[in-house]
Order: sequence, then structure tokens, then C-alpha cells
Amino acid sequence: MTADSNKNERYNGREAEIRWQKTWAERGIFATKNDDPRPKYYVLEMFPYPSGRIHMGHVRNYTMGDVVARYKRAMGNAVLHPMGWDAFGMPAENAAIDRKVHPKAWTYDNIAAMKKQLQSMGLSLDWAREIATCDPAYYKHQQKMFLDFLKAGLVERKQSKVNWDPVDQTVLANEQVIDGRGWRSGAEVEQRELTQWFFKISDYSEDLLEALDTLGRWPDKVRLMQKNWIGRSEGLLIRFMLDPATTPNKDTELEIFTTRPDTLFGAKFMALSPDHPLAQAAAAKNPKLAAFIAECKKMGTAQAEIDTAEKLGFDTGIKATHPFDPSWRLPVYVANFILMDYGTGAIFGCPAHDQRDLEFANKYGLGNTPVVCPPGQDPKTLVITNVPYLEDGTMINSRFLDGMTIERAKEEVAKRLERETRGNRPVAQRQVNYRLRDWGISRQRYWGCPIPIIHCDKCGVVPVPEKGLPVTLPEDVSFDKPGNPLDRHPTWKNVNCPTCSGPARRETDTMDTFVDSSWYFARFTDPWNDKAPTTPKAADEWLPVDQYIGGIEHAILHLLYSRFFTRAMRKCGMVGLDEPFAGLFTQGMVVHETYRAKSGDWIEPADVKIEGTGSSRRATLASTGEPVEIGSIEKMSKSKRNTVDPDEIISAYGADTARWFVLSDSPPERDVIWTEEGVQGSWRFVQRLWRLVGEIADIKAPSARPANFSDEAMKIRKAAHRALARVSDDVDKLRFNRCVAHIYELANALGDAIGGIEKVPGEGLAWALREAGDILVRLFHPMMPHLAEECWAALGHETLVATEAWPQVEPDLLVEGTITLPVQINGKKRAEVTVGRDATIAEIEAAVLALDEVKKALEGKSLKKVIVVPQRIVNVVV
RNA sequence: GCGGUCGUGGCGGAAUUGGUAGACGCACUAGCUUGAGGUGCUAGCGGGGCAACCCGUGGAGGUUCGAGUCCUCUCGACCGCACCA
Repeated sequence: MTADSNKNERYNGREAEIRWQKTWAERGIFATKNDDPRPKYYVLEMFPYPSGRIHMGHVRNYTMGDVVARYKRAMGNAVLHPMGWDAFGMPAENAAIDRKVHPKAWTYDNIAAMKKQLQSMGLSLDWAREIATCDPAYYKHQQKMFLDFLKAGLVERKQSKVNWDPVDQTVLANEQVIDGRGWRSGAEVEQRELTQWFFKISDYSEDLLEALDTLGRWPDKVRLMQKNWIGRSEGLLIRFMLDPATTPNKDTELEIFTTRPDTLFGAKFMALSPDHPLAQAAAAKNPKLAAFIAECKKMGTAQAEIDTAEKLGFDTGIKATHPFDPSWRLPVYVANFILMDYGTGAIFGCPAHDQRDLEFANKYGLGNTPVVCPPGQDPKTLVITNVPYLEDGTMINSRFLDGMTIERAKEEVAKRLERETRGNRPVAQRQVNYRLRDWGISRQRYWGCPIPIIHCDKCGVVPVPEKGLPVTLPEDVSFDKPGNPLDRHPTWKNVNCPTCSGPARRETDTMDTFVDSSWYFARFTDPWNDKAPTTPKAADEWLPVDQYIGGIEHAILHLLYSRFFTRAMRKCGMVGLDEPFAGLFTQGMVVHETYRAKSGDWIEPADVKIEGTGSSRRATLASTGEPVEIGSIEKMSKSKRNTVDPDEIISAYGADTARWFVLSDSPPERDVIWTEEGVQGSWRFVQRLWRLVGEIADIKAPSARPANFSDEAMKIRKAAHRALARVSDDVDKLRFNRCVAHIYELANALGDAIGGIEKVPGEGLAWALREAGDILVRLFHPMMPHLAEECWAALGHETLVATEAWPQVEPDLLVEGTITLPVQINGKKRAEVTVGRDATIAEIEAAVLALDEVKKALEGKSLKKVIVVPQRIVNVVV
């Protein structure tokens, strides 16, 4: 297509996009080879679950990553920008149940469909490194790692209370239980005792916490969420003596954990978890207590009830002795709010300084003694009724602690009890506790990575030997009954024991799919390797991921697991680093208005016709004219039917329009509102750029750079270089909405300049316009790559803009010869003054004082001072 | 309850990090084109006032020559955690 024909023709996005995608693929320009000597840059977007179709959230996520990838490539980096599929998981099994298709067929069909959609977006991905987690070539390494981790002591099998999802019929990790419900099914989670495989993530609690400080390019919000999730607290383990006459068994002491040893003299009771061994022992002799414990357990199953649950307790009759006073006896209760799996499952209660203890003591008439006095308050007037005092203060009613600060008192108690011994052991010791629990990975599902273990009656738990890997999923399975098809399979689980060759059974649980996504970023560094997950060399070449981009919903789950996994892989010598993601960016969602018919049914945007603007905006059903209610703006979801299909947008407007729109307007970390008007605006800009470049292409420019430029030409050159400097800076900082604004500004400036030319421009001007056109096209290339190729060709270049270097800024063009400074009088802008770039403060002051506005303001008043901020502002104070 | 983020035109948002508030886009208004129906161009677009000017970044104070930006209090919206001793 010649430049001449551009002017009156619309840019046909779809036609051009398909053509350029073909060219890129044929030339293989986005394939990345290992051992590239250039500085590396690894940009990764969270890989999708192959649900069948991409949504606008994917478009936004992958466009952002693609902008970074294309920009870094132009900056001279060897860029790794791969894509894969998080392909195991429940929906494939649900499809198998609902539609009688095999999970594997369903998954691979979806992958094929979504790959086509992603390719239509023009993403600069290295498809040669594509992986799918359900591929045995992938999960065989995962099975090997499981066995390596087992050998390294990072995996254990234990019986434990687990979260059981009664709908999905599987176990869930704590992280997958949200408000007491399964994250996927939404069903209320029950507690069950099962034998499960665990990754010992808690071995790394301290390390995972401390290393958060090193993640300077992560959002503070995510680091804080992880910090809270790990939940470190420092405290004291204290052994209380029990009165033998009152104990149900041979226990002579009770160990508790507390973070407030300073409040020991405010103690009014002890409390045990219903699951505590001492509580169990007491219950064996006391049917009423047994009934109370049973009641507690029933309540524990529905976690949502916990919010409103009353503090309930049962006095066991057991008496404990205060560690600082042998004559001081404390009653031992079983209480419903004490958790067995935190600390020791037992506490001492200080009602005056703990909300829960106070509620409990008030209910059972145990009273309270304040031991911390707020600053400035007379201890005699201090009474605690319904609100405990939790702040800092001075110790009172606490014998040898009186007068101390809380900190000092904690230290004093710790010192004294550490020194004291009973049966060769100190009465107390310092301990750090974490909220973080080990990661249970067993799932009673078919479509997941099989756990490579064999159970033998003689030899017990036996790892599958390396030559037995991968343990692949059988394909002949049925989904006509609930539960795990692997367990029901007639032959699959029957094997011979690798150790004794006797009959044995395979483990039929599969791994949590979060395991699959905990190391895929490492696999991309050497996806062809069939011996190991990756090699230390390839991992060293590419890791860490320089820029990771994805949704905030993975702030804890996926990101914490991946951090753990990287440490575990390092321990086993597979990689040489701890932190997989050096930079993390969490992008906002794509949201849209909702529409509802009179019947209450949600209506899709595509079926709605909107008329009017502002408050007179009305919506009707396009087909019938029936009025439609315009609802709130919400995350695009199938249930509210407020989705917009990327395919339809791409075929109507082209991928570049869609890409441009999701980058414009909203800052990338915030939600972006999808509107039809906004998309049309983007489409108009695509057309405008095409016309503008066509006009520039028509200008005959000299081949050599002219020696001199007119003011008009300089103005254009400055505008281009200023835009270049700003866009570069903003892409670096992922501020895509500002890049968009700067590109609009440059296009506006060039449009005005060309509109102002009456006849044939002079050499300098022509050259400046061609230069600006070349810069403009390269600036918008990362965002709208197809249009950029088309424009680049129209400007007469024979190269691909996708392989062009980023333009160089001429720093001289960023500074003006003269500067116009605002002049304030008493802080209000009253005038402007234009001075030379290098004017001294004295010169500026003199120029300001000569201004009429300043003279007028000074009439009858005296000048107090003049503040000159070079390059910024002048303030005259009178 | 605890922790966090954020409040700027009709809307999405800019503001060189304490220095001309409202860049850029959307919507809107007027005019000119185009011509039949998602086109292009020009101008306007925070509020008040004829004007000089005055007011204006949720609200109230404060620090400063100067505050959208910093501090205190307060109101509102959103997010995360939630019996973790």
C-alpha cells in the first residue's frame, strides 16, 4: 500500500493484523534462545486456566506484559516472554460429569481455542516454550520434585484435621477456604480427620517473612498481606503446675503460650481447647464435659458461625498453680474459642487486657484485675467493665513488676521463669509462633498430578522409583459417581511394591493444582529438558522473573507457594535463588455496567441499546424495546452477564483498538471501566494515527539531516523528544495510562503542525516532521504493534518496527532556551516572567520586581522577601 | 474488632513528589464540513461575576513564603484478615 492511498482510506485493522501476525511468526522474531549474551529480561504474566475462552481481564493482563516485553526488546534486552496453561483442575472434571467429555479432551480443546484468541491479540510471545501442566512431560518433573522434597525432609504425611469441601468432595488448603466456604464450590467447609501429604512451608516461616523486606519491587499491599498471613508473634511458653488431686490423669503440669507474660498477675483462669489432651482426659471421666466438647465440635464445622458465636466454657474442676505464687489457684476451663493448632492449645486468661478473656470472665463471673494502667490515670480510678485496656501503660497490682513498662515487665517475667527449673527444665522458654500452617496438597480428584507413592502392607509408604516416573493418569475413567475416579479404577492402583515386590496400591490422591503453578516460571527457562525441571544454568540465566504481572487475588496463595517452592528447589540444588519474582505488579480488573430486565434477569451489554446521556440515559432491550434497568458497575462475570467478548471486539475494531483501550484512562493497578464510547474513542485514534502518518509519509524530506532548524521545526523536534523521554520513563514504571496521554499529546502537536503548513515545507521542517513520525510510530509500537508495523512500512522503512531499537533522546531538546516562571504575590499567581535558562537568582528577582503587577502590589507596602525557586516559581511576599 | 488503600470537573483520571490544580481521554455545547445514519475540522467546557477579581481537590483545624500533596481530628467508600492467646 502506498502512502498516497492512505489518506482517504480507513485503516483496516483486522486485515493488517492477521498479515503482520503471519509475518512475525514466519520470521520467528519472538523466539528466545538460551545463552544470549545480551542483558536478560524475563517478563511473565500469570498463565491462564484453560476455561475455553479468554476474557477482558486476560486482554488487560497480557497487553501490559506485552508492552513491557516489546519495550525491553527495543531497549536491547534478550527478552523471555513465554506462555502456558494451568491445565489441571476441577472444571475439567465438572465438564466431564456434565457433558460426558473426557477432561483431557476438554482441556486440550480449550487450550487450542484460547491459543488462537491470544494469537489474535498480537502478543510477542515465544510459543516454542509453551507448556501445559497436565502434560506428563511437565508433571513428571513435579513428581520427581515431590520425591526430592520428601528426601530433603520437606514433605510429610500426617493425620490432621482438614477442610473438607462436601460439594467438590475434596480437601482444601486453609488458603482455599474463604469465609468458611470452599473457594471454588462456595460450599460450607467441614472439618475431617484424614491422612494427608503436606509440604512443610512452615519450615520457612521466618525466612518467608524476613525476605519480604528484600522485595522492593512488590506492592506494599501484597507484602503486608503475606506478612499478616504468616502471622509471627513472639511470646513465652510457660509450664503451670497442676494440683494432682484435681487432675483426671497423671499430668502434673499444663503448658501454655502467651504473648503477654506481663499480665500474669491479672490471671483469672486457664482455658483449654476442646481438642486438648487434658480436656479429652477430663471428658473421659465427666459425661457432661464430653457433651460440651461434642457441642463445641459441632459448632466448629460451620466457620461462618464463629463470628457471632458466644464464648462458652466448662469448668473441669482442675486447678492450676500460679507460677509466681504457690498459694494462688486458677480454675481450668475448656473453652470453645481456644484453637488446638496454635501455640499449645491452652492459655491463661487475663480478662482486664484481652477482649475474649474479658467476655469469658464476665459470662462466668470470674472478675478482673487491671494490671496495666493507662498513662496519666490514677490506678485507683481504673475500672474495667466491658472494654479491655490494650494499649501501653504502667504495671500495677503486679508485685515486683509494679511501675515497669509492658516491655520491661515481659522481659522480667521471662528472665525469672527461664532461670527457674522444674525437673531439669526451665519453667518457661521464649518462643516464636506463626499463624502459617503446613500446606496440605492431597486432593481426592482425578484431573491433577498423581502423587508418586505406593502403599505396601509390608513396607509401608514407598516412593515410586525414578524409572517408574511419570506416574500417568489412566484415561479410561468414569465420572458417573461422586468421589475420586482413580480410587474406583479397576486396575490402575494395583501395583507391585518396588521394595518387596508384593502386592501394593498406588496413592490415589492427586496434588493441589497450586503445586503445578508453583514452579512453571522456572520450567519456562528450559522447557525442553526431559531430565530435570530446569538446569541450574538455564535458571541462573533467566531467573528471577524481572516483571511478573497478574491479579491481586493471588497475593497470598500462588505467590507464597511459589516463594516456598523456589526455596525448596534451591535446597535440592535445582535453582540458585530464593525469590522467584523480583518485580510484581498486580493489575486491576475490567469492570462494566450491569443491566437488568423487568423480570430480574441480567442482560448482556450486546443486547442493550443505550440512548441519551447523563441523567437522561435510558436503556432498552435492543430486540423488543423493553426498558432495561442500568445497574452498578461491577467486575465482568458470567453470573451478572456483563461481559464483553474479546473476540467480538477484536473482529469489530481490531486488537490494537482493544489493547489501546485497556491501557488508557485508568492507572493499571486500578479497575478500568469498559465502555462502548471509550472503545470507539480508541478506534478513532487508530484511524487518526493512520491518517497522520500518511500525511507525514507524503512529505519529501532531505536524506541528510539539515544543519539548521527553524523555530517551527525545533518546536516539533522538542515535542517529539519530550514525548519520547516521558513515554520511556512511564513504560519503565508501568504507568501505561500516562504513556497513552503523552502519545495523544504528540499526535495532537503533529496534527496541528501539519495543519499549519500551507505549501511545501522547508527542508528543516520536513526533516523534523519525518523524524517525529518515526519517533511517534516507535512510541506506540508496544501498545499497538500491528498499526505500528503498517505505519512503519508506510513511512518507507523496510525493517520490522518490532525489531527496531528504541529511539534515542537528544537531551538538548528537553531544555528550553528561556523559561517562563509563574510569579506569585503572597502565594497567589499574579503574573509570569520569562527569563533565560541560566538566569541567576538575582537576575530573576530583578526581572520580577520590574513587573507592573508586582509594582502595583508593592504600592504603599514594603517588600518582605522574594522567594525564587529556580526552574519552578517565584513568590513575592509583601 | 484489627490492618490497609483511597476521596480532585458531568465521568475516567493528570499534577515533574511541597511550587501555575484539572494534562490526556470520554461525554456535552456551538459552528463549519461530510453526507444520509459509530466521519472530519474549529471553538468552548470546575463554580460565581459585565469586569477587575473571588471561591474551589470529602469536612474542620494546623505547619509553610507556598498544601491536592505534610501533620491532627473527622466523615465516607473500598480491600484484606478475623476467636492466632
